[in-house]
Parts: sequence; structure tokens; C-alpha cells
Amino acid sequence: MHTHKSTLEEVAAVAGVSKMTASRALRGAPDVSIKTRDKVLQAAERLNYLGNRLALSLSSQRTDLVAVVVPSMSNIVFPEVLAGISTGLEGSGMQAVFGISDYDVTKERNIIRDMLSWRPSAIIVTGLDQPDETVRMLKNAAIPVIQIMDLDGTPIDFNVGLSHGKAGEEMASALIAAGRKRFGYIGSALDRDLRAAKRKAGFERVLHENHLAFIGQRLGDTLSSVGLGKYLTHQLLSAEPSFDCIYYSNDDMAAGGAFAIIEASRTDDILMAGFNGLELAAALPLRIATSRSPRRMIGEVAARLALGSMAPDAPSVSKITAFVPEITGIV
Amino acid sequence: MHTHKSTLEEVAAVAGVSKMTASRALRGAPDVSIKTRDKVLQAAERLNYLGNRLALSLSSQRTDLVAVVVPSMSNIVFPEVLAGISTGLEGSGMQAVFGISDYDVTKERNIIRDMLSWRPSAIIVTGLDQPDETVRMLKNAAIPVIQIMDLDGTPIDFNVGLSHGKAGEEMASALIAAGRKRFGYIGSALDRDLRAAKRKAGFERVLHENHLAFIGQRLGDTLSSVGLGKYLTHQLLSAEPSFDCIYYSNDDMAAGGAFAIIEASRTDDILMAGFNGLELAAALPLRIATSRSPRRMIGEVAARLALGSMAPDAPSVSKITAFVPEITGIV
DNA sequence: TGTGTTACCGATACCGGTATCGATACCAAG
DNA sequence: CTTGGTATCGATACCGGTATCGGTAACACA
Repeated sequence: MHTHKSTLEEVAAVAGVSKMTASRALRGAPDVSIKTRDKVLQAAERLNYLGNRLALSLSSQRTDLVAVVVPSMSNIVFPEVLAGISTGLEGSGMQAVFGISDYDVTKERNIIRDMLSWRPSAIIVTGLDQPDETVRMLKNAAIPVIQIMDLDGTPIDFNVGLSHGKAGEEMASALIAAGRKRFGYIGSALDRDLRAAKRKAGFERVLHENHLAFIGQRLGDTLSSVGLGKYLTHQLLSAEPSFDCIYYSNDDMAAGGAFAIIEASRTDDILMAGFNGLELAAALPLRIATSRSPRRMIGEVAARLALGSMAPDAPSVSKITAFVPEITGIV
Repeated sequence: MHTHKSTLEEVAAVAGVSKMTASRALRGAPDVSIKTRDKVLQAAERLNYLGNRLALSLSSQRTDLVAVVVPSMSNIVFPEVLAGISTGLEGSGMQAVFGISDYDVTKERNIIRDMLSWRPSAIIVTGLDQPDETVRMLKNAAIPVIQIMDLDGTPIDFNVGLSHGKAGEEMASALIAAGRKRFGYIGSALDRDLRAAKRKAGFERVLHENHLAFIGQRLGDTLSSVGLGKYLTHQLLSAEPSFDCIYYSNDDMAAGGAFAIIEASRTDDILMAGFNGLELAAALPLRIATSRSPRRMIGEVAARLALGSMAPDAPSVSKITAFVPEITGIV
């Protein structure tokens, strides 16, 4: 068993051909005789030859790497996006490299700089609200930049996602149309989760248009979680008893809200609304309203854009892919 | 604004020094005069020099990449592991590359082969049950292999995780000690999720020792989810009404079970037990039992091993890091 | 037999960095 | 003035592949 990494040169030596011929044979190039090809393949097999993508990429000036930056892994949303990206990249020979920014723009900048030094073929970043310096760096990279999740802002290049402002608006409209009037809001870390803030702002715009407003709200400062949603809901309900609807920053928080209601065994009719359309939300013993965000799909589309935009015969694809979240759970 | 990627050579030219001196200056090597260093740094700044990790790695024969293979991203467990890895790698200059195997050994092998061709400095894979061919490939890579999550089996090199067999045993012991006697089981895809299967086997061992057995079970064949847990629980309860405890393959399924109980508004005392200690489980309006698995910590330790084991002065670290999950939720 | 063509293969020059060794200049000591 | 040491820098050879071009042999055809 060979435990050191064998090189193309060694494979060539064993096969009794030149490095160049071995390279061609392994890549399935046309001008190699069947006999030679087999010799090389056998040699490679025998030496457990793996190839060296570093050398390949450096030499051929293309990297087969797609950089991905997401803000968090602590709820299921971004993992699902990553799964979508992984699916979209499958079979293409591309590899995803990822980084987590923890909703921190400085960290995000550092991660992006790091990523770019790997010379990826494309980079997928979350949101449109990068500071100027980061934007400059991304533009400078001269590779396709794909900003995902959010549409509210000015994209650098490609943009796949949905308008969170509009999602908030439409949820508010739907809830008002369903007869709700006394609204509360529960969210957290809106200074960092800008998309949640945009949803809230959109929601409030519609409230104002209808001469309504949140009559009570609770804001946490840690990242959203089921427990936090439950805790804040308990707080809000014990302080101000007369809501008929609570809008949450997302489904995790809303699920916590549902748990609070169940625990308190309240029988008054409060409709809770979240965002994302998590699998969890649909299974709750209490119906909650939510906007279904196509997370996997966004990842898949982003991956296809990453692949497609560098194909030589790249058809002129749309720079912006907009999804409209479907609202469910309002009777 | 320079939009093409600038090279070290160009930086050197602008600074009026040789490539080598520029390289030294940028890396902060000692034998460069302050004046020269500043000239080079300014030139790099002006050209937006980024560096090229491919060339660096190829030249220096080390890659600063850590490959990570996980089976799934569809529940929060593995994302949390990844977050832990990301945290553990932070500041080290290492980058994580990841792949999702979808609980498919063939896919896993292909992903690992792909990863290895990037010549990572270490590789982190999930579980101990890789087929021989994959094991051979991993051994052959001559880099630290870190197998995570599971301890029940023969590790290739490093091993960080917990014994799922024992976790099942201890949960069973605790439940029996708490007076439970009539057990049901609900799980899914046990042919692929081998760790869940090991927990079930451990649980059953203790049941048998106590002259007990599952008196009813339901197995799904899709991946576990809250909805599936709820569905199977409804099924099980309507068919066989007399359980006092149901063991689930994990917390997602158990949460679904809790929802089923709440929906059916059953007042009989059925204790549901899961595995993982998810944040969700603690927030449920119904107390469920669970074993807390240190997912983030496993990721962090794995990352530290990846870093530590290649340090030149690597202290002889333990090859196996065993965690013992804490059981909560049993009154 | 001479001449193209085609099929196959190898030599060489890169890709963008780093390791290594040697060169130069400058200064202090003898 | 010579010698030696130190600080600073550059030339060169890699790392492991691929692109490119040129060479050789075999075959078809005139």
C-alpha cells in the first residue's frame, strides 16, 4: 500500500509514458491510443493516484470552487440553502467552500477576503447590505457574485431571493383581510438580521396605511429561537392581554409563541404569524400563519447561476430571480 | 480600479523589488527592511493584491483546508456541528470545505475522493461505518482522519463523539428506573441512519435484560422530521392504546410525538423520549426526555484536532474523545 | 517511391507562489 | 586596510499539473 500521495509523474513512469500523455489519458483526451490509456489507468489504479486539484487549478486557471457565505447555522434556514447549493452543484465537479459570518459585517469581510484568495469561480453571499469596502472587494474579484435571500437593495451582479419588505406587507394585508385588528410584534436581533427588520418595516407600512399599528411588542437581543419566542410571548401576553394577532420575526419564534399559548391554555383566538414556512410550523398542534420561503430552491438556483454564468456558451440569464412567498395558515 | 487579479510579480514590480522580497514583506518575514516592507505593502494595497492560495499551497506543500463530510443538512444537528467546526477553525487561517452525503455510502465515497484531491490538511467524516474501500482511501491519504459523532466501532485515526449504543441503554435504564414499563418505538430510515439504529439496539438490550420489549413500533422510511413523528405517533396510538413511554429515533420525531399527544388531547401519562437535546425539545409545552448530545462541542474538538495534529510540536493528544450525553426531562 | 494526412506522443513553458542558497553592502573589529 | 559578521535582497529551482507546439510513425494515395 502506497501511503504517500502519488503524482502524475510517477503514474507516467509506471505506465512507461510521458507526464503529458498520462495527463491526457486520465482526462480522457481524444488523442491517446486505447492501449496507452489502459496502461495509464492501470498504473493510476495501482498507485492510488488521486490527482491534485491545486496544481490543476493553478495550471488551468480555473478553480471549480464556489465560495458561500451565510450568516448563521443556528436555525435550519441556511443549512437548507446550503443543501440546495450542494444539490445544484452536484455532478458538476464544483466544490462549495463555506463560511459563517455570525451576522457580523467585519467577520463577513474577512471571510470573503479569505475565500477570494482561493480564486473561486463564483461567490454566493447572503443579503444585499454589505458595506462599501466589501462590495468593492467583490466587484474587484471579477467573478460572478450571487447575492441570495434578499431582493430589497441594489445587487452587485446576480440576485436570487425574495423581497422581505413585500413579504411583510403581504402578510399584514392578508391578516387584516382576515379580520385581525389588534397586532403585536415579537422579534429579536433586528439590528443584525436585516431581513427580519425589512419584514417588520413592510408589515408596519401596511398597518399604517390601514390606520393601525402594533399595540405592543417585545424585542430580544439574542438570536431568534423557539425558547426566546416562547419567553417573549409569555411576557407580552401577561402585560397586554388583548391581541388578536402577533407577528413574529420568523417561524422559530412563532413556534415558541404557539407553545406559550398552549402552556397558558388560553382559549382566546390569537393568530400567530411567522416567516419561512418551516416543516415544524406545519406540524404544530396550533395553526400558525407563515410565508413559505423557497430556501432550497434559492440555493439550487444560486448554484446553477454559479455554474451557468461561467459556461462558455452562457445564455443570457436573468440577473434577478424573484420568488414570491406563498402565505399559508390563515383561515 | 484594477479588475483583474493582480499577482505578486506585479506588486513586486510596482514596489521596485523582486518577487521574493515582496513575498517576504507580505508575510512579515524578518529579513526585510522597514522601508522596503512599507513600499511593498503600499503597492499591494494599491493593486488590491489578494494572494493566491492555490499557488501558496502548491508551493509550500500545505493546504489550510479541512474537508468535512456530513450525511445531511435537513435537521439542525449537523449544521450545529459545522458551526462548531467553523468556530474551532476560526483565526487559524484554515478553511472548511464540506460535502453532504445524503446518508449514501457511494455518494460519500465520491465526495471523499473529490475532497482528497484538494489535498486537505485533515478530513472530518461522520460515523465509523464507512465501507472498506472508503477506509482504504482515507488511510491512504496520510492526513489526520477525524471521525465524529459515533464511537461504536473501530476508528481509523481520531474519534470524537459518543456511544449511541450506550446512549440508548442509558435512556432505557433511566426510563425503567422512573417506572415506565410499556414501551413503544418510533423511528425512520434506520437502514441509513446507523446511529439511530445503534441507539435503538442499545435501548432494546436493556429492555431485554429487564424482561421487557417494545410492545409496538412504527418505522418510517423517509428522513426523520417533526411531521413524520407526529404522523407515526397518531398511527401508533390509535392502534395500540396502552403505552406509558415511547422512544423516538430523535428529538424531531419526539417533538412530533408531543404534538400528536397535544392534538389528541390525551390525558394519559405517556412519556416521550428522544435524542439530541435540541433547543426545540426544551421549549415544548410538554416535557419530553432526551439525551443531550454535545454537537457544537464535537465540532469544535474535531476542528482543534485537525489543527493540533498537524502542528509541529503536536502534543500527543488522545485519539478518542468520548462524551457522555446527559439525560434530561425524566421527572 | 514520394508525399500528405492523421494519430499519437513528448518537450517545453508556464500558472503564482515559496525554499534555499548565494550575493552584496555596510559596519565593527583587528 | 583587511577581515568577518550581519542585514537585506535576488536568482533559481521547484510544487504538480495543463497548454501548446512540434515531432515521429503509420497509413493512404498518387
